[in-house]
This record gives sequence, structure tokens and C-alpha cells, in this order.
Amino acid sequence: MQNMQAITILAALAQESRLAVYRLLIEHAPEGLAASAIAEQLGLPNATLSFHLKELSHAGLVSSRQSGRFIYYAPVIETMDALVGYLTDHCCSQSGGTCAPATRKSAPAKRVAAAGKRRPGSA
Amino acid sequence: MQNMQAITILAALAQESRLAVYRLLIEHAPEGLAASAIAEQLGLPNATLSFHLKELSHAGLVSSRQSGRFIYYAPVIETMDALVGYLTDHCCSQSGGTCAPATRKSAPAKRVAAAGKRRPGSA
DNA sequence: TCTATATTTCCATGATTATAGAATTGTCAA
DNA sequence: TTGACAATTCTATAATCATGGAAATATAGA
Repeated sequence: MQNMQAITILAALAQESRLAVYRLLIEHAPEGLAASAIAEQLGLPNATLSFHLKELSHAGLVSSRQSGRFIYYAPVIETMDALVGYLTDHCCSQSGGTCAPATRKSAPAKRVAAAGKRRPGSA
Repeated sequence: MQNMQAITILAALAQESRLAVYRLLIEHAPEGLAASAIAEQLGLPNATLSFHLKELSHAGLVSSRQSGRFIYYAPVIETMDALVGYLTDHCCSQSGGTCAPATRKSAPAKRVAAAGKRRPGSA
């Protein structure tokens, strides 16, 4: 991942409403949620939500698909994966430090299984 | 980690000069670098660098210590660790997705050894 | 078609952030 | 002390970002 792309993604997440939107979408992955449902859940005006969705979309953190009159937004896991990879690859101490997330809180099995995998695309 | 703390850290990293400073400090961990050395390496005016160092410091991403006339800045690995933990814990898909950094590009041994470790402080 | 609903764009406004020169503060060496 | 250097704070300015009402643009059903 390029520096500038990482900055775009970090900036997209570094905002209260947008982080809330993203986390809400994660809870509803992989189907996602309609914009109206997001607006209702988070109490955001339409225009404001639309603005933030565009930011998240531009950063590649969410995708959208139309279904009838609704537009569903879903998180793009690969982007978060790439960001975490970038941070561990470029922003963690070479010598000794931790920065190893290893596994998640409540779904350890899957994570552990993948633990030996080398990150293929990292420069 | 609290949401707002994560946002502070993300915002601190989401800026070209600051990310460059942080990455430079990572290269010089754990001793760090004097402000003047950072300014020279990155070609930043003193006042500008000072502004960004304060942001990084406020986010807990760097620490500083005085040594003679110099102030050395060093990265705080624990903060990056906590951020990566927050992202993997709260911002990665529950069902199936990847978001598992597992190991780093060129220092796999240490990482693999820690791969089985559960993240202790995560809610 | 007409109407209702979903979403986005337009726009103005206010707030925050980034930049960097100049002045200031702090530290050391002689 | 004085002088040299390191770093921060002060200050003004420009640029970017966030907010949300109002208007415009879909989409679907009757």
C-alpha cells in the first residue's frame, strides 16, 4: 500500500461519525445496510450521512449496491486488512516491539489458523 | 481502547508530514531522533515540525526526552499496538473476513512466536 | 403518467487544521 | 555574563473539512 492511500484511509476513519458508520456496517457485514437505516441508527441527517459515505467510499472502505429504491452500503474488509498490514509493516518497531494483533477477542479459531500465512502483497 | 482515543490516534497519523515523522522515528527506535535531525531529514521548518510533534505527542504516539540542548523524540510502540488491536477487534468483519496481519514482511520469526498470544486488554 | 420514498448534490456557513515567519524560551560552553 | 544553538510558542493566513437545509435526481408502485 502506498503512503498516500494509507493517509486517505486513516483520514476517513479519523472522524467520529464515519468511524461509527463503518463500525455499524461491520456489524452488518457482509450484506450491509441501506443509507436510510444507517441514518436512522446513528441519528444523522441525510446530507451529512451522504457526505461521510462518499468519504468512506472514496477511501475504499465501503462499497455500495442498489437494491430497489435502496442503496446498500457494505464494508470492504480487504481495505481494512491492507491498512492493518501497512501499519504493522511500516509503523511498528523493527526491533522487539509488539504490534502483533495475532487474534481477535472472541473468534480465535479462524485467526489462529491463518497465523502462519505470510502477507503476500506487502512491499 | 476508547473510540475517541482511536480517532485521536488515527487523525494524528492521517497527515503526510506526521506519518513521515512517525515512520522516520520507527526507523530510529527505540532511541529516537532529535527534533533538529527530524526537521533536517524531512525538510520541515522548525515551527511546522513542532506543531506536528505536539499532535503526535498528544495522541500518545511519540514520547520525548531532553538530552543536553536536544529533545529526542521516540515512537511509543504500545500506542500503535493498541491501535492495531482496536482496528482488528472492532473494525474487522466478525464472519469470515481476513484482517489478520499475522506476520511482518521481513522479520517473521518473532511474529510467529507471538502468534498464539491472546490480546489481553481488549474488551 | 403522478406520487411517495430514497438518496444525492448544491450551497452557505462555521469550525478545525496546516503552514511558517518572527519572537521567545531554554540549554550549554567559554 | 555573553553568544550560539535547539526548540517551542505566538501570530496571522490560507486551506480543508463538517454540517445540514433545500433543491434535484433516481426508483418503484399505482
